[in-house]
Amino acid sequence: MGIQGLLPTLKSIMHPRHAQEYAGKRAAIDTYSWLHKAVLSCSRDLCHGRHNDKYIDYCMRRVQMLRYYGVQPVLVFDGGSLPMKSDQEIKRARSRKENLERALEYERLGNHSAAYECYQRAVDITPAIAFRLIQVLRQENVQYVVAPYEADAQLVFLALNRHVDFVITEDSDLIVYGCPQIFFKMDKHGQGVGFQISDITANKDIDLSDFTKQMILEMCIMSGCDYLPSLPGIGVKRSHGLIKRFRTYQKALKHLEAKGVLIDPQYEQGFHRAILTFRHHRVYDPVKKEMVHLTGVPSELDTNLDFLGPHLPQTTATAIARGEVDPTTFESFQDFSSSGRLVADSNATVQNGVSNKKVGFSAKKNLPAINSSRTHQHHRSGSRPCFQLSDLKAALVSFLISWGLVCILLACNPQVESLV
DNA sequence: CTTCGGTTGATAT
DNA sequence: TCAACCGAAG
Ligand SMILES: [Mn+2]
Repeated sequence: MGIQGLLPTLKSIMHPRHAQEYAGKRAAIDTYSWLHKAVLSCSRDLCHGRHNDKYIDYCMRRVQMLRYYGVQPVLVFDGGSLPMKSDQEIKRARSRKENLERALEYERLGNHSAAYECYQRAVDITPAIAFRLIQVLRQENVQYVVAPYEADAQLVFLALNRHVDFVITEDSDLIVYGCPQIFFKMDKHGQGVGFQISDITANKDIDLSDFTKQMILEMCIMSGCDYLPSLPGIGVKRSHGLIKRFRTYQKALKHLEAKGVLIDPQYEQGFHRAILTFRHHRVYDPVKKEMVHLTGVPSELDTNLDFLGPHLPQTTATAIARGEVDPTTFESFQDFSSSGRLVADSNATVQNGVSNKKVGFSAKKNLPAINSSRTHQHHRSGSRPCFQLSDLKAALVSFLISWGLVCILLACNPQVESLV
């Protein structure tokens, strides 16, 4: 869900950026934001429990693109789900089931395009699907880490602790978690939109110049987030106005009550829990090799933190982070790879600096549809296939040919003129 | 003006 | 899955 309406109000400080501009930097990737798009090309197979490499190729093309531009990617995966989001998860599971039934029905009727649209809304990205990608990441020496819970918090932990320089995502929640630098909506060419928290004082639409991190957090929660629905009629604009005027959510709520707004007695506690869930989410520390909080819990805080999900012992947390066990069941993944390099490469998680084999940013010619991800070519470190130029040439040639044809047709047959 | 709910697109051919 | 977009309603 993210924070509805947050990104449009921050438009003035969102700047077009290219992956090139992040050369020499390390990026943490919100991998599920890739996977949700990647599975669109093979939804039918995945819905029927069949494996299909297309979603892996999608992700690996992006990894190679980033490496080509000198960006070192660290892929971060979602782990277990939080009790606070279980309502939403149940709704989504039901919606997926409905879409699967509709897909099967359309297919019976022979309407394949309608069926495919339903399949796309029916795919569930399971830990097994993620694990297939992880196996390829190991083979290609790409760093990765599986978060104990939400990837969002893990991404921000890596950024705050300088394991990475910025985060690549589609999700406005990263701002709420306090991520200092974000690259939104990066496409396959490396084009996207950059965000820096340090620019926040210059924002136009809503004035955030005197807002602390805490005030931004409270503004976002008040406008409605994954962990707490908003009071009816309160969105980003009104929550901004309230926090700007009263500085804290407690005072803002008192004001609303004084004005006669009815507020569920549970709402304030829910608000406090939402704050703690953002600030102290459980994450994996790749240096300490154990589960920690996103930011330290103050010693004076006496709230029970069970709603963050259980704290896991070090060995479990590490096995999850390395993608050795399913983060939802704690059961071992089976090794599907033919080369059986799982154990040998299992240290290729983010905590270990690994020797980076250079994988050229090879364009389509190296990734035909029939090509399995496991056959990705390794290039000599100096070899950098020129993706942009060859693509540009091809586009230019086809452009000239088509317009050449149009001109010839126009010259020979004046009737065509009316069609153009 | 602001919020809310529903729809669509993303991939790739 | 997310966000963008659009139109309805307060
Ligand atoms: Mn999120």
